[in-house]
Amino acid sequence: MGTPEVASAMKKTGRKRGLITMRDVAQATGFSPATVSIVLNNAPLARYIASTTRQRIEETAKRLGYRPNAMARFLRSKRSQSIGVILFDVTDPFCIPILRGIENALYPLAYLPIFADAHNQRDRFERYLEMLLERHVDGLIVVANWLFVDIDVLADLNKREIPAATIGWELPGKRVSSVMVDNEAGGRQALEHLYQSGHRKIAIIRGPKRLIDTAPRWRGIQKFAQSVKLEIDPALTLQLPDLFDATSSFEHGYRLTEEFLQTKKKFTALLAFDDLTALGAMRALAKAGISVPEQCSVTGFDDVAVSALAVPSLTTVRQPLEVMGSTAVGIVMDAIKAGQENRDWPVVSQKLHPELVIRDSTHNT
Amino acid sequence: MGTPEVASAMKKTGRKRGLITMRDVAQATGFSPATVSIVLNNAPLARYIASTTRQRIEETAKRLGYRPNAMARFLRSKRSQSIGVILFDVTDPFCIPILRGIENALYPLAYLPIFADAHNQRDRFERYLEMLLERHVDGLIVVANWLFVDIDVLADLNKREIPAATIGWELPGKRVSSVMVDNEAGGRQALEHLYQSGHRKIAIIRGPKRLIDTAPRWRGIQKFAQSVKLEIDPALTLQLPDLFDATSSFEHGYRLTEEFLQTKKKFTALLAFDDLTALGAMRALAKAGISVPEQCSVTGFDDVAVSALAVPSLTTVRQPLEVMGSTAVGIVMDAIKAGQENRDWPVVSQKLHPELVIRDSTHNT
DNA sequence: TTGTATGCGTTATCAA
DNA sequence: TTGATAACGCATACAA
Repeated sequence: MGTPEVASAMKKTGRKRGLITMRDVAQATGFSPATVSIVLNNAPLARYIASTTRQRIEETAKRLGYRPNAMARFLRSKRSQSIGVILFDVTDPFCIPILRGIENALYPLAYLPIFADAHNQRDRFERYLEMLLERHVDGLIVVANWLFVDIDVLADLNKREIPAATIGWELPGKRVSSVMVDNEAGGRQALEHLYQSGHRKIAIIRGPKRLIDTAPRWRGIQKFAQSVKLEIDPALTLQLPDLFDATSSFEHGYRLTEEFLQTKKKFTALLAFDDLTALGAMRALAKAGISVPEQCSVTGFDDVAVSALAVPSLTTVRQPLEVMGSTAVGIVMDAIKAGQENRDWPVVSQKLHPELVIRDSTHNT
Repeated sequence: MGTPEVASAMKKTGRKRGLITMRDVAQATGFSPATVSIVLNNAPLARYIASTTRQRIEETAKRLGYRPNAMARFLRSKRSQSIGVILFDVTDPFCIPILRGIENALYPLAYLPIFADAHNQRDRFERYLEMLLERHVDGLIVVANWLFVDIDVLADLNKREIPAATIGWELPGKRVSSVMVDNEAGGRQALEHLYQSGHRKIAIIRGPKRLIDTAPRWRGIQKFAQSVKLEIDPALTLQLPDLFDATSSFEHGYRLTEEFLQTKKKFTALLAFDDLTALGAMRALAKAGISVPEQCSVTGFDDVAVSALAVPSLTTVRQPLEVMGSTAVGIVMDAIKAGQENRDWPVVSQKLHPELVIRDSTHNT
């Protein structure tokens, strides 16, 4: 029934098939495009439109299969209803819950994320940033965890063009909003758990020097150790190297644990910088015939999805990754609203609390 | 130096800060917007532009910080340089390498993926589909693995509006392009590996009935069994239920393995429907004090990222997930080109070969 | 070699 | 209660 009319509507304007515009609806109903617009958007003026008119238009729009053209709308309104999301590496399990949190917070707002994955490469990050700016995304969320991106550009952006927020990383000087976990508290929680389980000889794998999380986690560890007069043996402390890709920490967790074992120093627990490091450590321990947790407890950090599936499941310090994603969305959306109302928006730095998740990889000594 | 000029350029047109348009560049150089457009896009006519002019324009554009407005360009050209990507669930590790593959293939084409996550919900899928259509994405890639989405809409779309491809799922009747792994070959490979390792008592966890992969994998298993006269004990065959979310197969792998153990039937190997099922099985075996692979070999399917990290690492049938993503991009891009040239585009069904990856969870008996 | 004019589909302002 | 018109920023056909 509808099809012939659609065809004729399209013929009249000579447009490519499948593209019904407001004008087509206007012609089909006999009203003007302006009226159609008002009705279909339920604009304020719609109050004054005769209800018969309204019905005619709505019904016709549906019958013709009219679909608003977001491009045109965006051009007019200067809002793209899109948020650019740049991840340092999708392949890193850390990113996934964050991405989910972002998407989930955007959904009810009818915003869509435009997805960019930097592959841990600086030039790729910059290229994507440029592409997103050309698309005039309304806001920007950057999930970063490594340093070699000089994200100073973001600070500028945030001040003069579009609202931005970073997750898992922050710019010195509070010039861009950020969402982070309280790393110091987390470091403390991990060590405290091991200590309270009776461990005194604890091997520690620290994070890579240049990673922003490394120092505060270590500080949390040291502070707790001091507070209970626990001695941290330097010979049982190693540091991950500064190389990055999604599984490098697994491999290095494995290697560093082998190093620990070679020293013949006794330890009854191992505190790893993050979950993948911990899993690597667990493999090395298994290979050496050391059972976890009976002979050695292991803790991680992040509570990445795999940690719950490992055998034994991993005790870890949970980052509220999904919440971090949605929090960033909240910050950016507030800023967008401010921008629309021509107000300045604040730089906000959220620090969320980590949570100790006790599973099967730790054990009383 | 540049800033005051920027300010004045903006003042003249009264536009909001940070938005330099072609007209601004035109005014600043004294040329017309058309010339500016031709130069900055390196359009065919750029050949005829005086090189001094060209330089002036390019230099000025840079100095003013001109950035093309993709919205406007898209509206004009009717191409959004975007691909809609709908995943059934980002949280499922299966999706991640596919997403990476899609993004990676799109990057050199200056296309950007618009990200949608259906959360395994049909209404969410439909809503996202509608949003993507309104944005006039040039193409659509749907990563689906479950049935409750009646993706017949896709067939229509593909024929009349935008090129589409599915990954990991296919519509009956070849009405939409799809990229799949050869499940039958994969099922065969898994069983063949166990058989050749000497296993004869093999427990099997089949996939959920409604999942499209289930039947062909099972067929591959049966055919191989017949070919070597291996008897498959029905008492050692269980099926995953039809409930879906990212970790349900892990849990059910665990439970079904416990069921196997309760029957007291002996088996020296377990062939699981997918990797998460296998990991669940491994946990159940560990809990029962059965060591993998010494007392029981285990195989998975997919080669999801965690499988390499598990202890012991999992032998599995690898789906070339990243390649599947890039293949889908290839199909869709070809169709887009065809559409632009007003040709019809074919429906293509790619079936990629799985690859057996032997790790530590299997062992000769 | 460059400029003018027009239109992509919407929406907002103003007029009727 | 509705319609005419202009403009968003860009790219093209055509004119000069």
